[in-house]
Amino acid sequence: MQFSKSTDYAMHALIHLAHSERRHNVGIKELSATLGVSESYLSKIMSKLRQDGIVRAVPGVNGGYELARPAEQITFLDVIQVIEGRQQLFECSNSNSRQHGMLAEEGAARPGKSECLVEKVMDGAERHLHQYLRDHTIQSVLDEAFKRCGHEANKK
Amino acid sequence: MQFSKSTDYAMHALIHLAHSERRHNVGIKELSATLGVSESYLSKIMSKLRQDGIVRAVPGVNGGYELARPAEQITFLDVIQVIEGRQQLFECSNSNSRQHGMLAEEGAARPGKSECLVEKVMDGAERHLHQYLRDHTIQSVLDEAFKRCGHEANKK
DNA sequence: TTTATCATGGACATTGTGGGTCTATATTAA
DNA sequence: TTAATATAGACCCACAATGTCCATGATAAA
Repeated sequence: MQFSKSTDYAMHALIHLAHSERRHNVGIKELSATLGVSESYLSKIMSKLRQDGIVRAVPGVNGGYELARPAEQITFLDVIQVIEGRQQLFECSNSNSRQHGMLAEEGAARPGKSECLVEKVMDGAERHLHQYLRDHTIQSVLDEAFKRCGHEANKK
Repeated sequence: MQFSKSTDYAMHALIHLAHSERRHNVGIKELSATLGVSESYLSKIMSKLRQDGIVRAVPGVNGGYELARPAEQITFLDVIQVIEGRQQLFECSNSNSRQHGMLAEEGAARPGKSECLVEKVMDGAERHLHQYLRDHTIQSVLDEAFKRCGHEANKK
């Protein structure tokens, strides 16, 4: 259970875009050189981000990528869901086994779907995780970086 | 990014053990039949749980598995870490790229390790997740199941 | 002591997916 | 028109998840 490298690449690419916002569109060459990832692979990731409306892309000379909306409106959750997909973290593969019957045995005779209690806990965990990831944005990382720089400067 | 089926199996196996605690040791046959998973595969999972001190196993006639400690002392996190491993959820593969230099560029000249700010956020997320998973135990699932049964009974 | 019952560990097969490259094609600015 | 750029698709490889099978070892009951 780990986040993929693609998520890592996507996050850093977006941070770079946010940081170069004012200047110009950022081409795949520049991104690739900055992150140390091949152009081929990185462009796959950027395409995904475009398809989901996180970035815009313009082809042709002086083309490249830019954020499709302000950096404070791009959350960690947004990015992760684009790259990792939106399946739930945990799915009980056990729905019709005897296990769930066991857990509800005295309750009996209820015809409706019996929900898996393990899944219920895990879904709770996932909701918490999502909330945390919604509270952190590309912009919040930039702010943190600037704050750190300022701190460094003050110390000097 | 999903939890493996093995984690699912492990959770349900432990719940079954907790539920049958008073009676006798539970053999792999019974577990296998209850969960609908092959004995071969399930025994691999049970071995892992034993190696990490979650369950005890006794071979021989009338042998089988039992919880190695009370169900309220076996957390979701315990089980997940046994099955999924203990690597962190997110690792920045980018430590010496130009990206991190960029983020600290005005701060400059600090020789020490520059921590990845993306990783920092993700580590925070992981800590939250872990805390949630520590707060839920095998016993808490059983309690929930019993509560549900009682509720059903009252309605009748 | 023997034997039936149980768990363990290793070897192996299969499949899917993450991670990655390469090439052809479409689009745009100069 | 041409050079620069993104896009889409065809491939590739390595590795992990999932699973089976078999030999071995430990144990209690007979």
